[in-house]
Amino acid sequence: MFKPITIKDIAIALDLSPSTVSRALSDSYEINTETKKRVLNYAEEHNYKKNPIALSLRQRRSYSVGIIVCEVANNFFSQVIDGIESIAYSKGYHVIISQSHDSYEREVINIQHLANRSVDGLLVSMSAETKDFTHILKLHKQGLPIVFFDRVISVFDTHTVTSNNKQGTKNATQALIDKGFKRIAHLANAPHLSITKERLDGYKEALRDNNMEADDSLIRYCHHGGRLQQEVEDAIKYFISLDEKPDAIFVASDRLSIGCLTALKKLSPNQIHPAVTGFSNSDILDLLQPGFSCVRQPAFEMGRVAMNMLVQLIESKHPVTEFESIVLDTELIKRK
Amino acid sequence: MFKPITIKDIAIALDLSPSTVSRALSDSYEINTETKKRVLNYAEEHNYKKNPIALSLRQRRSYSVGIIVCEVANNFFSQVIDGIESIAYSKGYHVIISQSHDSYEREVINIQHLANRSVDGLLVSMSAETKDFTHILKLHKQGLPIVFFDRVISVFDTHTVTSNNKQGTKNATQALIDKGFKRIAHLANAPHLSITKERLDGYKEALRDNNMEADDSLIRYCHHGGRLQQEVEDAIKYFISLDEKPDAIFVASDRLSIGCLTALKKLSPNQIHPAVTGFSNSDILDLLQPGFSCVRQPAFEMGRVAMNMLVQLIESKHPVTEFESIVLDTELIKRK
DNA sequence: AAAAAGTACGCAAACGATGCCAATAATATT
DNA sequence: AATATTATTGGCATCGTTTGCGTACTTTTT
Repeated sequence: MFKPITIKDIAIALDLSPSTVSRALSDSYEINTETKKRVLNYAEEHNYKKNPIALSLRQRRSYSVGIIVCEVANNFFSQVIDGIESIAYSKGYHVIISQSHDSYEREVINIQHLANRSVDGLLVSMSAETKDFTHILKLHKQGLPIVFFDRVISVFDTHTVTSNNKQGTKNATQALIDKGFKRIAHLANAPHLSITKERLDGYKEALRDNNMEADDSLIRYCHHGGRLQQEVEDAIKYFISLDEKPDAIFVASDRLSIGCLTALKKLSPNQIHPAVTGFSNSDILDLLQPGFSCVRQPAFEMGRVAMNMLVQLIESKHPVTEFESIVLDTELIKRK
Repeated sequence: MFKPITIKDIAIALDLSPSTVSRALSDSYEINTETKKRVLNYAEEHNYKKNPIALSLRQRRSYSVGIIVCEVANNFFSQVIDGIESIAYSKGYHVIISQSHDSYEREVINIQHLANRSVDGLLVSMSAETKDFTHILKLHKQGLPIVFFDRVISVFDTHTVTSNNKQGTKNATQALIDKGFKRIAHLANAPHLSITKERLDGYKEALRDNNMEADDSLIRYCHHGGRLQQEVEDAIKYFISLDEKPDAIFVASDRLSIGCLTALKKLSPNQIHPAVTGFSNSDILDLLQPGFSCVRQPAFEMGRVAMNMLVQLIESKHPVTEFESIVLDTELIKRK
């Protein structure tokens, strides 16, 4: 039904061989200028486009890369994607976006799907639920270029881009301390994520620097990354139920920030809440009444860096053995 | 570098012909059970996967569909995408997401990109800036299956899914009238979008039903869909500057809702705002202090319906000439 | 005038998988 | 015993494109 014009069609129409047409289209020097013109004109007129699938098969390159993130409906990730796309388009790559919804199974399926030779490389941010990495390791061993961003793992060496999560959290926690808060809770993401550990480290270091002791009862994890609102609510409920309630909460991720504020509103609608600060790249939180200070990550830039790294891996003639880990600084946006 | 095992490799290893291996893998009845087992085992052991690119070339089917939306960082669209994916996966299709960012040029480029025989069909929601439809029309004429959702056009006949925009707006406007608001402004999207017209119709009909006259000075358009915060701000500024200021604003889209609230906060931070109601599928707006009532669209369902329609078009043996236009009901969520 | 070089093109083999058409051997039918 | 049928496999062309090699033909060089 949908049958676009091919090189052969042009060849027949112009009484040439397919090879000549192909070479004319790629502006080869061994084709007569006159012939080139005829081919180019005909191609133009009939809206000829190279079949990317045939090209992929021939060149064993698809000029497309896969992204896997937990979800696109998250400002941080959608900004990263925009950054990735900006580089991708300029370098002639296609971008295929895939969502894990923070589920291990979905991540495995999607990565497999992308991998079977239909992408030239992968940009990965791990799902919150993933504890086993063999599916990714296998692809890496097969030689598929992979770059990790944001939520990285270290089961093998490759390029990575992250925010300076530790410093960002440290600064934000310090800001809360400076404002006089004494009991600062930390609402964390799934415990095995890199970002969780780094952010927790920053939090603890800030406390230590101020001779405040880290109290484990003030730290709660969300094992599904806040995907289940119940787990966030449980954590908040727990904080509120404490004898020595926290007077501030640091929320360690974008999605959790929203979940946390929702839970607070639901659980203590008329009470005075603890102050809330956290990681977020969402503009909407600006709108919230209790001016929500936040740690902002350079998401767009992270996408650009990651994609540049991936292109370097893909287009490298020789196997790459030296890898870079770029860490980007965060920004503390103070409000109210 | 990254060289997966092929059917030929298996054939050589097992001293068979490629065709036999192919048939064994697809469980053909004419292959000996013993041979099948040998092939299947070898394939399993060596992690053989069919090369989808070769398959696409051969079958002239890619088993992937393209989505084009203005942006994924919008709850409505990300929910639609989730709906699309749910059907796509169950039917063995891949989904390629592409963003127009409400730009005409970007839409043209991305659609072209998707179309060149690398997708079997297209799910399209028009960009706000697009006034010329020849790029889509051309593809349709070439026989590429296309389904429109949400922001539809009628330059040619095909399946469409939309919300009942008129009724939804009418109900929401009626609710504002019932609350006693007298001057209800309407902040609209780009004027040539289908949703803009339909929503405006609902608004006007509600006014008419209540013997209130529609005042054109209470209607403002955002030609870039709110992508430029300035245009939203200008509209709000205009409303505020009126001698007879509106006491309520109906906002006709998700992105505009956020823009509108942001602008209101900026422009009259301490004043009492007009009441705001509008289309939105965002949970975050729950968190806003002035309880934000909204028209919610069945986004997930819309995605499911759209994808089912597309699959029907793709897999139909004969050219489809009878088309459906499904309209889904919206829900009015009242708050405060 | 013969050899060398240059110009412009065609042939055929890939890339990986499939499916039609034989081909062979083994078994069944009359 | 001759023929028909079945079971199992291989050969080849094909999808659309690229590319190494070969081949006419023309032009230049000595």
